Amino acid sequence: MAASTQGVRTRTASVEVTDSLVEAALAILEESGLASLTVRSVASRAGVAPMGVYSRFGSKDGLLEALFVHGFTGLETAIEPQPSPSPMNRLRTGCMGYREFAINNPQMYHLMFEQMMLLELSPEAQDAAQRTFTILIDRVQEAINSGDLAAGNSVEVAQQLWSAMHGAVSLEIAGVHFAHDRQANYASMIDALMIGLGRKA
Amino acid sequence: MAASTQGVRTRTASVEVTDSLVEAALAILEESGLASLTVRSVASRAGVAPMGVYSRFGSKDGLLEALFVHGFTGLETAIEPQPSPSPMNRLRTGCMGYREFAINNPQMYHLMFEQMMLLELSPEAQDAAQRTFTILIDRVQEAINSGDLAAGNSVEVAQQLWSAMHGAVSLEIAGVHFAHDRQANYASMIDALMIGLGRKA
DNA sequence: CTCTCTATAGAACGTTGTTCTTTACTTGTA
DNA sequence: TACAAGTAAAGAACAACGTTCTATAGAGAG
Repeated sequence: MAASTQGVRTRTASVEVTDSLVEAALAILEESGLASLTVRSVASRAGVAPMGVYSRFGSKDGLLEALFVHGFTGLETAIEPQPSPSPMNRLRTGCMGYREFAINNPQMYHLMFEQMMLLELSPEAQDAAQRTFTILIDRVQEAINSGDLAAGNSVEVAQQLWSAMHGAVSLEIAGVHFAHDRQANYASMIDALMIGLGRKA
Repeated sequence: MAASTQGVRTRTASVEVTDSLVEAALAILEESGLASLTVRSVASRAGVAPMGVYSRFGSKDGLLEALFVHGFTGLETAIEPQPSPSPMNRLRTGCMGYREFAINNPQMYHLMFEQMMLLELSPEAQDAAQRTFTILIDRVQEAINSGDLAAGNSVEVAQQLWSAMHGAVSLEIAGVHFAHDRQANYASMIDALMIGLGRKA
């Protein structure tokens, strides 16, 4: 900041620069939104020159990908509830956790799925997303094994559940919601879908 | 184009400029995606100066809002099937039409819901979106009246249906789909939700 | 202490959305 | 038909963006 007196360049540590850039980006994202997340603003907040972003992440997209991974790590823990005697209850709790994460981190949630849409992600980033989806598949498989859900392909059922959850929170974040109690309406949707999926063929 | 000889400015008609700007924007959106949709590229394709966009639409966002309305008009016709003896069949056909529109116009669909997320829309644009949602509500109410869906608030049920549809096509457009037959998996989700919503309380 | 090399700070470049200025065209009036 | 006045568009210009370039500050080896 005030360390640069006329023409005298100061040099920043180096070890924690990567982390501080990510932290600065997270703070700006939450406080001011994706539009304010510029290379200059992030670098400035982290106390380094814009070039630092390119040394560490290659490009702005590289930085966004780091945020993407960070976000999916958070989502992963949000949908992974404590083990429960009832597989169905555990699955349902995970679904509610999904919504909570999205509502509590709307900017991050938006960024995560915007990245999925626009960028072709690195294998590392794809893994992070895949890992989250795998958890959902496992919970579905448990519910199928216990007989609470009808026998079927757990991947396809998980995809349907994810679709419903993603659509609901996306519309809610976008401000497109016409139900009085949004959380209750979300729960009703999940329940209805579970009931329909529980029907034996 | 070649009408401008050194320093001689030609002036474009005026009446059809607004329409030609929208058409140029739609063409660029479909051909090259949202990232290529710049004020300069649209104006250039329409054969006018960038200033034309600001005279007609006020800003780039104004132009995007015109595309938004255009998109929802298309979605509206896509989800409004022929009258059918069975309200349930009519509702289901509309849901399939929703996916078809999104899959056939992925860039437009993305733009529509991106606008909803980022901009505060004009009353006219809000009306266009509201009109589409109202159609869905009407179909749900018909199915409730016929007894195919359980008695309940048609707005809340429509919101749940819309959530599931939006999430499914959003993930599919984003390339996040793990089902073999995507259309069949979409239909299965709709059916499961319908079954769950059909259960009497 | 000196030399070399790496990594960074700050300037610079092309493109974006937007605004400004100049000018060509239209229009209302004799 | 001639002319004055107003309007709207063309093209240059501006701020901010992502990115790249360049010169240099600082660390480490001898």
